[in-house]
Amino acid sequence: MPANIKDVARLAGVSSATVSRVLNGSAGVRTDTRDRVMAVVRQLNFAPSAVAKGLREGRSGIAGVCVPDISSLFFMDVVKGLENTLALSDYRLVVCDSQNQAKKERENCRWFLSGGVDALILIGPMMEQSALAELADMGTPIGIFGRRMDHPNVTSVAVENRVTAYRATEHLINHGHRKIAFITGIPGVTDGDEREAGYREALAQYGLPFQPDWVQVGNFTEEGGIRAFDTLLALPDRPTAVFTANDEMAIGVLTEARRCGLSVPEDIAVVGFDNIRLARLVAPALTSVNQPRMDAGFRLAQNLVQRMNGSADPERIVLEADLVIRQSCGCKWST
Amino acid sequence: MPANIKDVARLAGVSSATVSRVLNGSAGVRTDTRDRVMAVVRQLNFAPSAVAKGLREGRSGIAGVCVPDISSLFFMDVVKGLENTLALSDYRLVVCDSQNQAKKERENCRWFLSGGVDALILIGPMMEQSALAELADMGTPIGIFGRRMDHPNVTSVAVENRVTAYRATEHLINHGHRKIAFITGIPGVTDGDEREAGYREALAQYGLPFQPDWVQVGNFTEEGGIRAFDTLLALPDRPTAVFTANDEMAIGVLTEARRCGLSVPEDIAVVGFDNIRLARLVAPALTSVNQPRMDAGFRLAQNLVQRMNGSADPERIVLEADLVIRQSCGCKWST
DNA sequence: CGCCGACTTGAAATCGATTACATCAATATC
DNA sequence: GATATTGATGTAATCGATTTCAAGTCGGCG
Repeated sequence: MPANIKDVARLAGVSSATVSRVLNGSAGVRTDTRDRVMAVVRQLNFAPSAVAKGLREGRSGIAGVCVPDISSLFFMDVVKGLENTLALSDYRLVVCDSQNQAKKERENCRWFLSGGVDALILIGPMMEQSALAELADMGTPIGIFGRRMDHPNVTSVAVENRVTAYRATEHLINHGHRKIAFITGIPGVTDGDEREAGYREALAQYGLPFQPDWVQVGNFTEEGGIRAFDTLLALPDRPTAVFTANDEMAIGVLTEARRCGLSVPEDIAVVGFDNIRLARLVAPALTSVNQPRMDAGFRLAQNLVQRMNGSADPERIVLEADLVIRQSCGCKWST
Repeated sequence: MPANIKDVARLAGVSSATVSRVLNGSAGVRTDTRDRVMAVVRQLNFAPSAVAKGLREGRSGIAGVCVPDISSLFFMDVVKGLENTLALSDYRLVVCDSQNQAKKERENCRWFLSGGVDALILIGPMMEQSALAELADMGTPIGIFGRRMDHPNVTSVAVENRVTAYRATEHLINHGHRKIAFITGIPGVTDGDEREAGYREALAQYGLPFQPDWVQVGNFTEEGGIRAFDTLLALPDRPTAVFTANDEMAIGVLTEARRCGLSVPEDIAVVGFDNIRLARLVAPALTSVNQPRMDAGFRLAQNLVQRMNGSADPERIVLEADLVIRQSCGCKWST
């Protein structure tokens, strides 16, 4: 339906080659011809088809991003970091939502690759490692946030989950807690698994017995946190503190605790992971592990831009994370 | 870099036409040929170029969405609604972030259109009406959330801003407030303007004088809300209640009030607009106007799908919104 | 007057996939 | 045994833009 280059050529009485030259500012077009063509371009409100252009030039100027959930504040911060950096090199960022389904994620990624994106970025990928490797084999530069991957075509950025989770658990132990529960994400997603490992390690280090009942599966969502917390509450031997694999679930714990008449941190202490924007806004404000996600996006984008230039190789970047202390853990000196 | 159909054809010892037939499941290919081709397809991990396909078929199967801010919870709910509905008709949704810049929004939209999307959806558009009309003239079906527009190619969905804002203001008046401030969004964005109109109308109706100082410009962000509220606090005659054009700004008011040692709703009552997820999570929980945004996304997507089939015309949809009463307005019977 | 070079412009190939049409072989039919 | 029919496959045009190469026009200069 929209006008194409031939329409413009016909109306301006020139060939499509000339129109193309005018549009791309190539030299060697007479001024009056240029003016005549531009007049028609404006009249038709013509814009050259990015599809045809991409096909011809073999370069789209697009970086595709797959996110598991487009309404996740946490992931969107990473996207913002990517966006700002990629925009500097004139790449456009387009985002697809995988709705927390590994299948959709695979489809979106394949579609991006077949659509000729110049780079593909996966945020918190859910698909299996082998499926990921298959995508990486296709040759387009790939970036991953939130999972470490050893592949000659993948730049990955992840935080030091294990060590940081260890410290967060340690923090609760130092508050005198002996019965500390952990709410996991989706088993198999490395991020959550590593955090659980850090939690277990801290318990072991401090000689606290590991209680299988105190590890409940959430699914990184508020609802998952609520369900997992309900299970914990029903236990004969209730924990006095909960550490969750992400903030969404911690917020679930907070709201469910309020609903059950438990006060945080007096009856139950809560520590989250991610430090999303909500963490400082909820009541009580949530103590959480801060992931430098804007920075992560920046580092990832930077490396990808260089890879597209051919001026850098894939990297494996590991970032430090730190505990932001607020009210939910029971610290007196909280902000 | 990725394999193309000719590579497959060569390796399988057939023509590209046969490969295409195999890939699209067309009849009239011998079983052994089909198997041979499929073996090569799997071996090369081949996926047909969506670019070339789109160019040839004149249909991309994509709906493009432009959002002003990809980390806005409110807008993303609308996107979710769109996504679910469009997925049923096998359209893929791709999202571009305009980073609250009208210029980027225009660029993204033009790029989407030149990229051959089958439909373009603008969420809370910031660009001028004339620029919007220019896009609409290009022929691709357009959907808009959050602004009413009369154009033969635009389906728009918006809530009844004026009436609802009137009711929200009325609610504060019924609580005994006489000095009610309003924090606007970005002047020129119809949504915010209409809400302001409703606010003024309520004041007039109840015989309360309109105080220009009590209307402060925010920009739909938390920071904007904070700045506007600071200005209000510095006034010789301080308001006792604040109504904001969206929740983000209301949350700014809430945090700033806490920082200044003012308690909500005792010292200052607050009512927001949008009922984002944060509204029920902040302390005190925010009374806010609920926009049925999933439903909005659903209605918008539904009409667009029909328009793409050619089985419907553009519509102007107006939805009802209702006030969700929580704690920040000072109601005793709050949830 | 004729030739050369500079400057404009157009014709045609190209990118990767789809598809109408042509071709060819093998079988069926009289 | 010659021809019609069916089935399987290849050839080439097409989508819209870019770009190389060729061709055309014009002026200048001998």
